[in-house]
Amino acid sequence: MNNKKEKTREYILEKSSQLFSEKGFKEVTMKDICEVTGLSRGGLYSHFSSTREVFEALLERITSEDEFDIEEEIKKGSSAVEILNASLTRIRKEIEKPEESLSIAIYEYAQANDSKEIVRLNQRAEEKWSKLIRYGIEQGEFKKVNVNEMVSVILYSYQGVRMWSKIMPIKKNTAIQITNNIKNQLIIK
Amino acid sequence: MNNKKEKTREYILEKSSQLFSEKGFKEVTMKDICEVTGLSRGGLYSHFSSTREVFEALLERITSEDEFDIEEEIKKGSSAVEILNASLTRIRKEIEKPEESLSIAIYEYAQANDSKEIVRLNQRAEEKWSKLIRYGIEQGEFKKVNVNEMVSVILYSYQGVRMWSKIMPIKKNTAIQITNNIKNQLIIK
Amino acid sequence: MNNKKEKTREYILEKSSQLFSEKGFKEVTMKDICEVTGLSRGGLYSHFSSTREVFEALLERITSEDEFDIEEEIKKGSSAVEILNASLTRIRKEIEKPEESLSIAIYEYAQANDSKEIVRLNQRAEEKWSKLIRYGIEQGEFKKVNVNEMVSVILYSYQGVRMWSKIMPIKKNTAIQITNNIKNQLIIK
Amino acid sequence: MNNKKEKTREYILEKSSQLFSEKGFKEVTMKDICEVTGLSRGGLYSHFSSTREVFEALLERITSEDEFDIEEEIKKGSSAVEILNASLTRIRKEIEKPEESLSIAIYEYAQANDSKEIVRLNQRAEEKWSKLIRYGIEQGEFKKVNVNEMVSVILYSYQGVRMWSKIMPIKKNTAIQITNNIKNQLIIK
DNA sequence: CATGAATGAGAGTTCATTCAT
DNA sequence: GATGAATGAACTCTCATTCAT
Repeated sequence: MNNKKEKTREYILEKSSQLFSEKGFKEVTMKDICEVTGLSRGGLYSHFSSTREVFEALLERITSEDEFDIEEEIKKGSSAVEILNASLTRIRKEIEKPEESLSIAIYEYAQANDSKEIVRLNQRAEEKWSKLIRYGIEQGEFKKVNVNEMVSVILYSYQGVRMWSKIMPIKKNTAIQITNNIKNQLIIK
Repeated sequence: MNNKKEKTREYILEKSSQLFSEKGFKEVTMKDICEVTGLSRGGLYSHFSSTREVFEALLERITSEDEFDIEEEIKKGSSAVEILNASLTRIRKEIEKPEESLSIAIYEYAQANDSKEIVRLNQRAEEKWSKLIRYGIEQGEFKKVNVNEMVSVILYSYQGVRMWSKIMPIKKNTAIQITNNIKNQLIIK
Repeated sequence: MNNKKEKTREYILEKSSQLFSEKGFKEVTMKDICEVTGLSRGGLYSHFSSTREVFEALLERITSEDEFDIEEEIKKGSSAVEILNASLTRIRKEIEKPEESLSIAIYEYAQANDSKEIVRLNQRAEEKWSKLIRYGIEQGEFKKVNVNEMVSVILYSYQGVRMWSKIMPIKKNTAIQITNNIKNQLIIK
Repeated sequence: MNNKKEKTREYILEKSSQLFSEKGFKEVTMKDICEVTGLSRGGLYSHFSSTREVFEALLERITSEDEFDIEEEIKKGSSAVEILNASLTRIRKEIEKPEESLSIAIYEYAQANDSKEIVRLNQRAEEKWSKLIRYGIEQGEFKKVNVNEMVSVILYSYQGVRMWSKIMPIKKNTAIQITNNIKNQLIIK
């Protein structure tokens, strides 16, 4: 019945994801997780032995589910503009429901654990965006911008919005404004 | 005697600022502050009765010290480009020494306390930047950009870098790239 | 099938004997026994329902395996000196490999459970030694010592060495010295 | 008011000594010590942070209080027989009130912590007894026994009785018998 | 007033023991 | 029967907070 154990595990991740999303990483306790899952102390501990472990499992799930695959899209022959639009829309949507986002928790986790995982995630994102921009330039769809510069602006301006939107009522159109700015800097005409 | 009390207070803020900078807001305890200040439990409590209070005093000090005053500069007749350069340089310098920055702590504090102070700080920054950009446009120094859009990009891309640079070794020139991007979007020629 | 149950039982005793020998009685948990035997919780519990039960089964096995039977030897007509030598050698050998000895565990068990079994074991040993010494005196092989006194010295000096040798690197010849002392006190010439 | 802290410390040692004497080392918990002392969790922890620490402080106290000093007596010019009698009487008395003895606890502690302290204690005892016996031989009061052999018998037979008397109702005269045996082996006439 | 000993709430962790499968 | 997931009691340990000195 390995299945049962696996199911409980998934259930714990599900429920604690909500917790981490609300309270960040540092303020979640094993007791909290017991409460939201309805598990007993010992029950929870037989699956994970610290909030850190739970969170790492969660991180793994997130990064493996991965997301929109820019490289895949390039292979499929989608145009750079299409891919750009799709990518920016995905980010914007995510920002628009901050209650589901783990960004604070990821941030706190990273600070408390100097995690390499986070660095890796960031590098991967950088690479993807670089590829897309180069692809757009090659295709004649994008202006001949400084690629690294553009990637930095994209990544960090979204990070900034994403993070602050969780703790401040950010005007709805802020994300749209940033999206527009990026598009204007990139797309020809 | 009031003087002595005031001095101790300042001393506590000084020392705990380092702590908050290292560990963020949530992980600092009153005990920690006792230890770094060398004060007794009772001694510390006679000045502040929670880490929150200490942190709020710190916030107040920071926001009152305030910084470079854009409005002041406009009145002085400085050119928009000069003010822009000075402002961007100040931000970049701050990002370059993340060990002194309270950004994580401010962030954690804000999340845990849904503070209005943070919202206010943000609004003030928005207003300042709006003013500067409008001033530049009026003076014919800046391109006729969409002001709100530009302000969003500026504020959040820097926030993004500022925060992640505390937990990740961010390439030194990332901040420069963002600075350049902003200048290119704004300054004519 | 009863056979299988019996075999598992033996296997559990075997494995947990090692554990008790290393860690004493009080520090061994049912979980430990599960681990060394590879049995599941429920599996183990269907044989024994506490470490105490396991240990008592172990004790029983030890005392029934019994050892060198002094009375038997007397009947066989062995000389008192021969029996003495054999008995002392057996004890000394046991002391020389403390890693196999359950003496600590027995001691801890006895203290925690005020067991009558231990008292009985001790009485039997006393009786055996009394018989042997009286036999030796009757045979004219042993000096006319005070029997009870001699038995006490024999039993407790060995107990002392046995126990401390488990926790201290006792000089190898300590056991030999005690053996010699006893022989000198007993054997004529 | 360092005095107050010191007093509480002493009080804790006092009370926990009783506990260790009853239950040995392994079964005493910090909670138990809280209960017998009437201290709160935090209160106790500000003095000692584990049962091990408490026990070590206790050990230190015991070994420094030290005991009857054989060397001192030799210097004073007491006869070897007098010193022997006094020493054996002290041990016998101690054995007669097992409820006050820490021997089980020391033993369990030593087994769980491979303590060097215990080894040292034992060495010191060995040295003292060796000195006394040599002194007695020099003075012509003691028979020319094998010193090391005699020391082993003395130390370990008493250890054996001391330990088992805590867990078994040992006949009152066992200790006397051993004492007599030792005297007979040593004292001339 | 300052000090630091003491309190007590609450988080972490481990196991004996049970019980649905 | 055997299995191992889950329960819950009992410990360990850490701090915010109080209060006698």
